[in-house]
Amino acid sequence: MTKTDTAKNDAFDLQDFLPYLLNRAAEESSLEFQRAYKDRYGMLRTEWRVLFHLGNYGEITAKEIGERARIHKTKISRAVSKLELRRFLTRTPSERDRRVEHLKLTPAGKAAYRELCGIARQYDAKLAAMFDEDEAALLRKMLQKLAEMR
Amino acid sequence: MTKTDTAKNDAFDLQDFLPYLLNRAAEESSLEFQRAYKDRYGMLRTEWRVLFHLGNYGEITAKEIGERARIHKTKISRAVSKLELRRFLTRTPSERDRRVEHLKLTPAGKAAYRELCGIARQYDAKLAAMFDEDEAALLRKMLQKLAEMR
DNA sequence: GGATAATAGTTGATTTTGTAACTAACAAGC
DNA sequence: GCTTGTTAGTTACAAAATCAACTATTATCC
Repeated sequence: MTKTDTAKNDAFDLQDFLPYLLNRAAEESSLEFQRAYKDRYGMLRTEWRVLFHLGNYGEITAKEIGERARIHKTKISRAVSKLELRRFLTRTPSERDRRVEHLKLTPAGKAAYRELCGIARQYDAKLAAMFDEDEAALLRKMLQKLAEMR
Repeated sequence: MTKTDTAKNDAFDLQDFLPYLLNRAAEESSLEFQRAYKDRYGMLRTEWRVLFHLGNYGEITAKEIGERARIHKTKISRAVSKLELRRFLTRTPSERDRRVEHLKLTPAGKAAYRELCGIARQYDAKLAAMFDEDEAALLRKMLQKLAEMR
């Protein structure tokens, strides 16, 4: 379809707008992987993110997860509760500061993490294979930069 | 922070996982622009997407917007209703098929579109300036490919 | 050391999204 | 032409995200 007057005037193409492209690519690329944790474990995105952070970084607090992944504390709080219910993690109140809780994966949590890691690695490889190796590396670098800005 | 046993075993780094990176970059890069349409017009993301599609492609149906932007029809339906309430668009039932409605921006809708376009173009330039010109072009191409996969 | 501010995390109310069922109109096969 | 299936769009209900207010604890500073 050709563009109309309103568009020609300022030559703006939605299909080139970076935030739009990033959102579309993110949604699209999340879909397939989402099925893995949703169908298998009934997990939500925030939950696997918390799970992955714990698996990746070991014992850590809710606040630290929120800072790293830029997730709001209420979302984390609810995700942690659900993961605790499913016996995927345990909380230990900190000795030094009783407001803080240290979170840690249980063996079941680690098992889930490992399985999802495998699926994630495979899926990531599949996505990366859409590009040349050096292009994919550059893509990761640029996305990291965009994710870290502010 | 160093990685723990669970992570070392299978060398999976969350910070390199493409769907995670894409989501983080998308969220981060949307924030500033989101303020523009939220604060100025009280719009939600789906609403400006519909607005932009109408501004970009002219008269079009709800279904076509949904296909192009991969937005579910219920979301579109609600966004169209809100944009209509704000008098940013009008609906005209199709002559040939009375199930279909042709959507069109009003002058007010076009004005909002134009203003947001300006902001968008500026913001896009700012994002693109984080990279070399050819890198930014490659980024757009890769994102388009990821958005179109399936 | 006692008032004030700040921080970690939770809870509740409101808004937004997602899912499924629905209406109205058209299309196809017989 | 009438049953069966499909499509565009809406609506109702359930699930989830957002925002504000809250508790409990620690830090600050006079």
